[in-house]
Amino acid sequence: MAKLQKSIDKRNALIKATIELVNNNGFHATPMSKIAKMANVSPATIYLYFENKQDLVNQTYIEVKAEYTDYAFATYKDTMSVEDGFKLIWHRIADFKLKECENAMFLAQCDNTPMIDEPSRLEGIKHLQPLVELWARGKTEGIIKPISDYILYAYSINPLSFLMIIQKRGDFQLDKTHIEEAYQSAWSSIKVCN
Amino acid sequence: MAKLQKSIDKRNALIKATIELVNNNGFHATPMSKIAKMANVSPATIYLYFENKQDLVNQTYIEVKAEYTDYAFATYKDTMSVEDGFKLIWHRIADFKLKECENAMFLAQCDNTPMIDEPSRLEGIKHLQPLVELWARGKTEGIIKPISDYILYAYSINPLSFLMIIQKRGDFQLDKTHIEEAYQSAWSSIKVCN
Amino acid sequence: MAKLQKSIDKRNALIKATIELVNNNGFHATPMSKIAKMANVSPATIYLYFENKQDLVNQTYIEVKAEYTDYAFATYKDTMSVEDGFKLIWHRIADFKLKECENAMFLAQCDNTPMIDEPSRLEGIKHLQPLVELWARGKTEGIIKPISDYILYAYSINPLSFLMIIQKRGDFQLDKTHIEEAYQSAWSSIKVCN
Amino acid sequence: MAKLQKSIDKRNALIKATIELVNNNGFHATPMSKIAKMANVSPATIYLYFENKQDLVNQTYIEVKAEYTDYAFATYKDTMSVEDGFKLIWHRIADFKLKECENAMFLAQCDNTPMIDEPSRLEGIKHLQPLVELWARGKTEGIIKPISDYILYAYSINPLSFLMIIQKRGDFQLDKTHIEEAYQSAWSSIKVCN
DNA sequence: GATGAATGAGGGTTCATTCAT
DNA sequence: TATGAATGAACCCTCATTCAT
Repeated sequence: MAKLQKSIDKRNALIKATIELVNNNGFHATPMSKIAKMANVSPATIYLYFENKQDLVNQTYIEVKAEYTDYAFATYKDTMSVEDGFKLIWHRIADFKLKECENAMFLAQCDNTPMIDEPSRLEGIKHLQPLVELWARGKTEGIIKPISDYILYAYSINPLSFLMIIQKRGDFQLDKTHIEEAYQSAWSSIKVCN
Repeated sequence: MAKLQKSIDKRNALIKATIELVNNNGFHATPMSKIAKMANVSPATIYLYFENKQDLVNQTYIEVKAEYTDYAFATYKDTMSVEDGFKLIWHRIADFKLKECENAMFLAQCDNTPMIDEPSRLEGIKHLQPLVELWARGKTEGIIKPISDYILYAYSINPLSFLMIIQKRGDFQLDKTHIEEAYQSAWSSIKVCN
Repeated sequence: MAKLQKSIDKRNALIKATIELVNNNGFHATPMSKIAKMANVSPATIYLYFENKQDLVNQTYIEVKAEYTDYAFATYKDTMSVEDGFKLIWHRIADFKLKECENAMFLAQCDNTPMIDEPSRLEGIKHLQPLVELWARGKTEGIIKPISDYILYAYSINPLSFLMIIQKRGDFQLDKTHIEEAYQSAWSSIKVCN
Repeated sequence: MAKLQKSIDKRNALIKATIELVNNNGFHATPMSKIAKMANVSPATIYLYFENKQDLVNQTYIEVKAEYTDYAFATYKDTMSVEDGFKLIWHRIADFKLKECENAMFLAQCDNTPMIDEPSRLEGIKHLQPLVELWARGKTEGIIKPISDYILYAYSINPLSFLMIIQKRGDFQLDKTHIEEAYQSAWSSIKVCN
């Protein structure tokens, strides 16, 4: 029990170190030795938990992605109205991206570079299903524009990644009003105009 | 003269090779030797044109960014109406991102990773001035939402980067209709609702 | 008792695994962890039975060498005539080398590389005493050439190692006729010509 | 010219270092760094001349093997009688094995371990053709025993490897008389008895 | 200006061995 | 006795950069 816990702790420490270092330096500029040092283990120990560097990053990605989507949909129920549902999910996502900054940055970097291998990327995508279903419902009800999910995503969800990045970089600080403005823009871009 | 041209050719070949290789492999997985080989030059020759690898990428970034903004604003005139001006600029940007795919991908990768150093990034940003001025005019005229330029950018321009990436990745192919839908979303997200 | 047997079993399993793995990969390409796995033991357990990797291989060598010479001389009696005695021993050796292929290969690899340390090598050699004595008798009786035992060994016994290796490698398959031809060559090379 | 020569010198130094170190320590116990140091180059330089460690050893093997067979057959002419031809080749081989000790040891180690890859081994074998042809002629003329070349080789040529190894190890020193005795044994083992 | 050979520093990974349990 | 987790040292190899030509 104590032993198992220690193992889990080490694995978590490694994942945490990976996120922080990759965020600051990028995948290839992050040596295994530094990850090990930050996680307070020997470099060789990493290989007890992960097959190699690629596997370490893949697993980190999948884990963080799951955390992200779990958070996003935690309080959502498909009995909600389309607008209420979207509002809820959107705000949860915004919350995650702006508060769990490290994790969200990591996901953004993974999604924008050839860092993660294809299987892991696909693994990460399928978690967004509830949002896709909500949109489908919204299209049927004539509330959401009848256009590709990719475009809906690009305009309603993805901008949060950009805002997170510039906030992380220190260029811009989002307060509650900004969030509300952003939500209005997101909703405007996908809702059917009356 | 012929000599100067040969020099320029080499520099261009190096920049082109850098873009292609960094797009496909990322910054750190792109060795100078490969860049040299693809540009048909000796590795040592790179150092006649650039100080080091970081400088090569920085300069490439600045150059491509300039090309991008030049294209974006080439036909824009500040005598246009706000809506016409935005429509024009947006479509030029869309054009560039979806047709000059390699260049746009490179910019996206630079903007989403700690690959470019701060001074070069700032250098790249300032070219967007005309758009910022257009938005300022739009806000005065009550046509554009009175919110931060960062949010305006996040919702009206940045989504194109996302669409470009997934198109490059082969997940989605944008035709003219999609572009029009995207534009409607972009415009909806920043225009003042009547 | 049962406990002692279990210990012996483990030791034997380790020795067997060592032989097989070293045969196929060589000494340095055989990790202790693989030996442990093949013997169904923990890596740490090896160190209960052997001091270190070198000791494991040394002991394996000595053990297999003893098995080899035991087999070679099992039915030999020094009352036999020189020719009968040599014929018997030679065929026993041939038998061992061609049938107990794994063991013989292991010995050959040890004898041809700097894998075994000197003391163990000497330990292994002294078991050939009966053959040396037979030759001494043969020389006295004028049946065996009066030349160095090293040369006698090189021409009458060592060739079997070569034949074993190429058979193991699949280049050549020895049947009964080949064995007889080989024996004739061996005997011709050391007997005094009439 | 001077440059080319320097390249060749380096390559030769690397091959020489490889032979010496592999002889003394075996393939896997010979680090590239030591080879580099002995050849007075940086470890990285090795990779300008060889693809990797395996390639370095393969090429060394092929080169030494060629040297060996070149020497063996240098003065042989197929107009010689079978016995004269064999005597000549045998003595040339003996010469090489006992005087070019380092090279011969290296070949022996390569031939007795899974150190060289299959293609290189085959490359090395084909050089023995003249000896095979001599034996064919000898069989036709009824001078050489009508048995497999593998057995002829095992008894007439291979014993020299054994004698070389024990001489290298310091156990036994061969003088002219020993060589002559060895030759007699070799010839006795393959010639047809009258 | 242009090069290809050369390299030191460092990266990912493996492995013989140890130690707490 | 037996273990599996842990590790430091070392290995092979790569690469940004330099230098003699």
